[in-house]
Amino acid sequence: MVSTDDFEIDKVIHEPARLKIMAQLYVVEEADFIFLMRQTGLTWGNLSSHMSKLEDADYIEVRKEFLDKKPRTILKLTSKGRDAFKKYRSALDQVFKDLP
Amino acid sequence: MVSTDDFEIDKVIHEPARLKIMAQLYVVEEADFIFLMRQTGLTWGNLSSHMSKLEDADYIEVRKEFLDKKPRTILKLTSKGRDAFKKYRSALDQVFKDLP
DNA sequence: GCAAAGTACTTTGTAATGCAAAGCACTTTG
DNA sequence: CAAAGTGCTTTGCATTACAAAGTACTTTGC
Repeated sequence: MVSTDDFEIDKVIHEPARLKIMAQLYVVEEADFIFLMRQTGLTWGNLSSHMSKLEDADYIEVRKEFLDKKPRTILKLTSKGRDAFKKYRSALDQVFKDLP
Repeated sequence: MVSTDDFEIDKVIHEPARLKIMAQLYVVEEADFIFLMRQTGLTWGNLSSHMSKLEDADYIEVRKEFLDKKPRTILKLTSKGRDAFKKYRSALDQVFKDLP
């Protein structure tokens, strides 16, 4: 049976910037803003807005704390985010599955 | 060594609609407009505009011929398109590579 | 035999991103 | 104590994706 809905690509994760963020968080469990900036190569503004999108989707949890009087923002995948990432991954696998 | 530029995601291919088109063409070599519409679930307009984008990028070749007096549009991957698809695929593999 | 319906698209408009630059609320340093 | 630095958030613009309308035919019904 052939259906076009076999692979539904999650647009929230699909954006390269957010994909990188999600992939990072998927391995390290928790990461701060600065670390993610370095890993993803994003600017302040970009990371901040993508962060908001991921937060709106409940894919990440954002915790703000002070370290030495400086603000520090820590990101963490939610279980929903973790599931969505897995699902996204297998959706992509579907696309590539039968290719030589 | 860690670099953020290890995986450059090709935006032309990255769009789900176009990814599906490219994946289809990657296996069947040639396909007509109607067939692709069914396979991808896209509307006339969507398929047409994505087709133009892929053509602008030289990723596909579009041939128009008449069959029983009806117009028929046939799409085919160029070698550039084929290479780009392979590259895109390995770029994505990079993202997922080290994940559990 | 001619109008209405169908086929095979292309073009146009609009609403939703993504990115960078500017702004904000601090703290630290000379 | 003013100027510079840190850690972000918000704003604005330029791109884009999708759908709806438009185009150029051919086929079918009356």
